[in-house]
Amino acid sequence: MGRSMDLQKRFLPGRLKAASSITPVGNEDNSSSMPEVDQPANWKEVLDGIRKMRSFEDAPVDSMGCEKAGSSFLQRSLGAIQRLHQNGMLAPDVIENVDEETIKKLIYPVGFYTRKACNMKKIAKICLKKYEGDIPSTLEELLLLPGIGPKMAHLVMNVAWNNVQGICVDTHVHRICNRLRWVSKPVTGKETSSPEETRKSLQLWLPKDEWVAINPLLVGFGQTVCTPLRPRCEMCSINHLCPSAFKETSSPVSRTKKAGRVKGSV
DNA sequence: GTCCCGACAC
DNA sequence: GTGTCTGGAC
Repeated sequence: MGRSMDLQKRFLPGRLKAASSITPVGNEDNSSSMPEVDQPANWKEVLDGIRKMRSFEDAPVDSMGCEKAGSSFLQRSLGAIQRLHQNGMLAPDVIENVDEETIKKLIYPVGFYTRKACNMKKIAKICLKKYEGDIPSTLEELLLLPGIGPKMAHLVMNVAWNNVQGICVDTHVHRICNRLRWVSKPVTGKETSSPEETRKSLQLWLPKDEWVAINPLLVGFGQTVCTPLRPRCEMCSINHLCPSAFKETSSPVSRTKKAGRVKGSV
């Protein structure tokens, strides 16, 4: 139906090109004016270094084990979307009528499938009722959808609407920006404690023309090199610019400190 | 056994 | 801020 076509077109490159004339609204135009706070030293060099590392990674497909590539969260997610697509389930009217168990089975590999299947049905219903089968086009309306938080709302604004309201900060962007000391709490200067805090701090100085690119860049980097548990600092080309390099390489025993654990026996 | 992607209830 | 939802990687 026409409705499903509209929704799918939303994510096609052609549409992005057509929508590229839309001027980003929101803050001032960062490309010409000075940032409100000092930019971290060498931030451009750091970003360039990460870009280079990412381009090496993408070159030969066989440089990365197939098992590993196939088991990544991204691969599983893409697989799930493909299966949804093949079953016509990117259209709200189809999603609304299909059995929830069917959706669960299709998205199973991505995890949290019970709640996601439930939210998919709720969102499909809302999109049909309030948005003529399309998705909301403002940040505020996206955030009202069940299961859609700041990370996903900004991602949709960036990718689907080409209307940059903010940076899409996920756990990788959050972690890496703190390791680089690119973000901090306003008064104390300590590291930020949530992705939302990171987003606000990062937006104070990062030029707006990097706001969209930073997410895929740091996500890829965070999955392969700057991993949450044991970052591969030895193979990182910008370790000489990172204040956290080689400081988290020991066994992650400290993370298991969960309140004493003084259970008498055992 | 421990940690993990993000949203949300508590 | 912390637990919960998930199966899987380590």
